Amino acid sequence: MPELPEVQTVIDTLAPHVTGATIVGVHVLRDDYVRPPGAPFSRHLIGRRIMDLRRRGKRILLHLDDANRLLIHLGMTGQITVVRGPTFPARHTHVILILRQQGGDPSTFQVHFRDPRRFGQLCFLGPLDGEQGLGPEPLELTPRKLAEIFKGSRRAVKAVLLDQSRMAGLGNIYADESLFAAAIDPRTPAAQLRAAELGRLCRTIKQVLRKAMRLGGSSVRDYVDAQGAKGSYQTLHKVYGRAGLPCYHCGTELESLRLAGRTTCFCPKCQHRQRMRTK
DNA sequence: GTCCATGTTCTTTA
DNA sequence: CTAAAGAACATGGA
Repeated sequence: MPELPEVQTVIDTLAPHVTGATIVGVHVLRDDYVRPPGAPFSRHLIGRRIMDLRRRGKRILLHLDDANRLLIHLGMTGQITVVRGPTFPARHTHVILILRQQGGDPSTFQVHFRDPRRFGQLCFLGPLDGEQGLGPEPLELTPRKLAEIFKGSRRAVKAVLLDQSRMAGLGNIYADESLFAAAIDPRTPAAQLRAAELGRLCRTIKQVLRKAMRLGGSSVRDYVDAQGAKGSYQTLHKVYGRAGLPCYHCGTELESLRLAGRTTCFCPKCQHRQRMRTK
């Protein structure tokens, strides 16, 4: 569920509630969903105050007042929701934080981490633990950076866009949508893209992500933000999930194929690969 | 029962 | 050696 726009939306809707709050309780309902597993995880968090929330790629980083951090991966189906009042946790809720805001309201509230498929994880990071191995942020892209990312790669451009070590934040939805908007065939070997195409792709990646963030992300299945609200960018998808339907631009039937293990939807006409330059 | 799913990582194959 | 493909993880929905 979470690509960059969804992760950023979760942060934006969560931050007003938890920033400045103190963690007064931690319920780990499933030991192997947290790192380190079980009780040691809770001990690290109890009593800490949440200072800041940040995003790096698809990851959420919760900065604590002791310079340690809590790293949150939402995996494929992770949800973080703010819950007030007595509420029985929904099925597949693995961790609950009990929080209290400083000052005013002395009552506690809860943050529930739910993840049916359990591809996500909550990981406590000490000061020496960095998140290395992530490529640059898509929103800070330049055509030059994109050329560097693609340099020497004969892999399909779509596969490179999904590779978090090359660029951190795009997933299957936004890779397909960005490539369509840039009129680039997803199978094109990355290093073969010409300057004009790099320029277009750089622009469409940022446009697509920004628009998706404005609309609160894509709720294709069960994605919701921290207040339980769905996003609406799915209504603007041009190709994702539309194989077999007519292209909005030219009417041609959209096709799907498998790239990097993921279903890839594209318009064979709008995204027709240019004839290779003769060398 | 079958296939597919917004992700990542490890293993196998070429 | 590198890169690409495949499998694995776990659950639910069509």
